[in-house]
Formats: sequence, structure tokens, C-alpha cells
Amino acid sequence: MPKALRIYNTLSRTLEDFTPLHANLVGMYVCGPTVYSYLHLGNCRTFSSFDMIFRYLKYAGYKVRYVRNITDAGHLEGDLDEGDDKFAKRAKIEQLEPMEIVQKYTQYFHDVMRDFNCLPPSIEPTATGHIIEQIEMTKELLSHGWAYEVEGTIYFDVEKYSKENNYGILSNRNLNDLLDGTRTLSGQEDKRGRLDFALWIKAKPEHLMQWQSPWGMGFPGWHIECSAMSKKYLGAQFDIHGGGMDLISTHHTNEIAQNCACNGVAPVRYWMHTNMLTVNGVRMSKSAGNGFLPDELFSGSHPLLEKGYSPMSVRFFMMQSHYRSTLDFSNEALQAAEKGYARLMTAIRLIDTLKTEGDSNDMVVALRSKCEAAMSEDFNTPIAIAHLFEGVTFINNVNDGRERISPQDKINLKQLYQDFVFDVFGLKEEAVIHNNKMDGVMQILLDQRAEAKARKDFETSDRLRDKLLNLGITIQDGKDGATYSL
RNA sequence: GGUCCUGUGGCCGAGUGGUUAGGCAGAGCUCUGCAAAAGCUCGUACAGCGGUUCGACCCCGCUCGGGACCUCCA
Repeated sequence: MPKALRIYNTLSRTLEDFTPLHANLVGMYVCGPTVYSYLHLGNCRTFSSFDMIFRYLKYAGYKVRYVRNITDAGHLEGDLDEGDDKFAKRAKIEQLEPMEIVQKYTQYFHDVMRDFNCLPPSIEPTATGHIIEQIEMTKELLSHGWAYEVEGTIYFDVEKYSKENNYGILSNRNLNDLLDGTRTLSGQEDKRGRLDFALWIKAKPEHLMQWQSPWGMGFPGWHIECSAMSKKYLGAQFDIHGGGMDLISTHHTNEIAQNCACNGVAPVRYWMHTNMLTVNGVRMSKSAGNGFLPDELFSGSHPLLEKGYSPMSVRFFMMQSHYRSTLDFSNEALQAAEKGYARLMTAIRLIDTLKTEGDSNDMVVALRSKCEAAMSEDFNTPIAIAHLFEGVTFINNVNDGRERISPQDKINLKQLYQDFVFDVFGLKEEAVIHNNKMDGVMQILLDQRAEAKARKDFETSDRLRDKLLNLGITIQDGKDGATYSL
């Protein structure tokens, strides 16, 4: 029996008890990246958040099928009939085939996911791999009158849909407000209604990515892929659908409309949305030009950064805020996270060396319950982390002889940190740059220095320390001899 | 203009009708030849004004500020 869980549902805008469609099984779909350029940190935050959610669902005892798509076709600039798709545009700029663009940025995406220690999803379907399914769905919608064709392009009829359905159910807006807010854009004359959107788009002859369809050569609209693929792998109705908040009003709204019209049933029971990453209080986005590339963050090459931050420091930084809150990026915040993360990891490493004595108490058990309670309340990672830091103080106190721990509690404590820090939060030890030769050379120097100190020749010992420091090597004197760090 | 979210101590960031969030920074202490590192301990807070209440940072209203979406974006 999986652990009870409450999830904030965008549909109801409240916390709801989570009940999966099929006991013990969870179907989760998350909108993946459009691989026409490098993804930035904002994207990483969303994928890391859902990675954590995926991991906790498994911890809680569910069997999860996690589907995250790759959008590699059909994404128009500005959603206009006339627009180029993003891949075609990028292909021209980089002088590559569109599929080379797709390959390049998919690869980059996967590399970054690995850097952030995100587990691969159960299924990672691509839009180009599901053209047939998208055509089938479009046919289905056409045949029931939910869509219409204008010269080889198929549009979804939002106003017709709205007569029987609540189109703005997810964004909590009514049709008139939506119509008022819609600007008249050039190139949309073919559409009957201003909110109508394309399911299938007629391709111009020079267009590089196009497929045969009943309506001639063309390519799919953006929204239809998620509808088609989620249906194929998770069914017409499934448990969780996730994505960034920015997808609510257009992409997910249209997805719901397509699914409801086609399948006669609301596709998703729990809609989950992650909040935006901000820089100086403003949303990080490609168009705003304030996007951080993962590489720039790791290396510190971005102008706004004073130094580089490791992937795990950044992941920890993200886990220290709730997924539905905006998270602001700054040097100070990143440095605080980096140090806090180091403290946490140091304490975890210490667990194995703890001396045990006495009887068990319920402290460790209570700590686990507190972490579970936090996580079961809409995946509240910051609270769980706060509890884990209480444990850090405890570990250090045991280490300093101020507290004691029983053998069994020590095993439980180790398991607790394994479960939450590594398995649920998805953090890991980062390799330190050490090798045998370096260690050997350093040991010689440390021995020399120890000898000097033994003779009370502090001039020599301090000189060694200072010179090494100039090279970026810090000496730490401890009770059991000195160690160094780079 | 419409639909929402938000305003917590030096910084980041949780949360609750009456009880410690947590991290970083800061202060004190321990360790140390000195230093660094590490560890322990400890402050300062809930935008403003009203209201509800025995009691509000937490509920309600207003004011002011910040942000998101309504156009591609996780």
C-alpha cells in the first residue's frame, strides 16, 4: 500500500488527496523540451522538480510510468500559419539539416540531464516518431466536427468546443475574457475563430520537415503531439500531467480541448505546474535574453556569475525551494546553497565513522516520519531538507561525543539519508579531482611540514602552507594530521 | 485592461490562528603554535492601515510594492 500523498492540482487550485486511477500505479506525463536550441536553467528546474516527484512517487511505493516527450517538429514561431517552424529557422542559421539540429540539441539535453542526475523517463517519445498518431487524432477530430480544414491546414474549432465544454478550465478564464485578450495577428485570416489553433499545418514546398497526410504534405501543430503521445502510452485518461506554469494558458489548455473532444473524457486527473526561475526578480527566458546555460553556470563564465557552481550544488539550491514558488538566481543564494550542500554531504560521510553505544530511541524514526510528512504534502522538499539538517547537527554532536547513537539507529540514519538525499532528491557525491601521484606528492610536502612543526619551526611550516595556498591548495590541520583540498 | 500569484530577519527560503523552520552571512565559544577548516551555541522577521478573535505573520478588507500569464518559452 503506497504512502498517502496530497498534490496541488492546478485544475482545482487546491491541495487534493492523491488517488491514482489504478491502485499502486501512476501514469505521469511531463512536457519535455523543444530541441531547437540549448536548454537553460529554467528548463532544468522543471525537469529536476519532476525528477524529484518521480523519485518520491517510487519511494512512496508506486509503480510509475513516466513519459517525457521530445518536441522535434512542428513548433511554429508565433503560431502563425505563415511562420517557419523553429527547427527550419535554426537549421538555416546553423546551416544544418533540421534533423541535425534535433540530434545536436537532444544530445545536449541528455548530457545536461545526466549532469543534474535526472533519471531517464520510462518512455521518451518524439513528435516525429508519432506523426501517424497525430494524423489519426486530427482525422478523428475532423470527422466529429471539432476541426475544419482550410487549404491543407486543419484548425481546432475552439468556439464550437466551448459550447459544450469549459475551454478555460485550467487557466480559470472564461471565453469572453480570452477573446478580449486576443490580439488580431496578421496571417490568421484563415482561422474562423481567433482562439482556434492548428492541428496540422500545410507545408510550403521548400519546407524541409514535412509528411504526407490526407490533406497533403504538412507537419503537426505543437499541441497535438502531447495529446497523441500521452494517449498512446498512458491511455485516454491518466494521473499526472506536468510542465512549467507558462504552459497552462495555451499548450495545456489546448491539449485538454483536443483530448476531451477526441476521447470524450478529461485526460488528466492532477495537473501539476512548476514555477519559474527568475533572475533579479524577472523570469528567465530565451526571449528576455537572461537565460543561463548550464555550461555557463558550471564554469562560471556567465557575466552575472562570480564563479562556477557544480551541478549538485545547483540541484540542491533548487530543492531548497518549493517547486511551485518562483526561485531567484543570484550569486549569494547560489553560494549559500553550495556551502549548505557541502555541510550536508560532510555529515553524511561522517555517519559511517560514528561510534555506537547505548539503546535505540525513536529519534531517527521520528526524523523519517517528518521527512515523509513534508514530502507527502505536495512534495515539500525545503521542509524535508530542514529536518535533514536537524539530523546533521545530531550527527556532528555524536561525532563530538555530545550525543550517542545505538548500532541500529546508526544503520537507520544511514538509510534515511540514502533514501532522501540520494534517492529522492537525486543528489550525489561529486568526484573530487584527486589522483595517486598528486596525493603522493602532497603527502611528501605534508610530512615535511609536520616535521617542521614538530621542531617548532613554524616559519618553515607556515611558508609551505602559504606557498601551497598561492597555488590554490588549502592545508587543514587536524588532530590526526593535516589534509589538503583543492 | 482581464486572470492570477506574491511581499517573511543582512541574503535565500519554508510554515503556522497561541509553541524553533532550515541554509548562508554575522556574533560568541571549542579545537589550534598561529591561521584555515570543521563543530557547538546565539540574535534580529513576518510591507502598511483597519477588521474578525481571548489571541493573527498566519483569516477578511483596503492601500502600497513586486511578478507571471493573456504572443513562442519549462
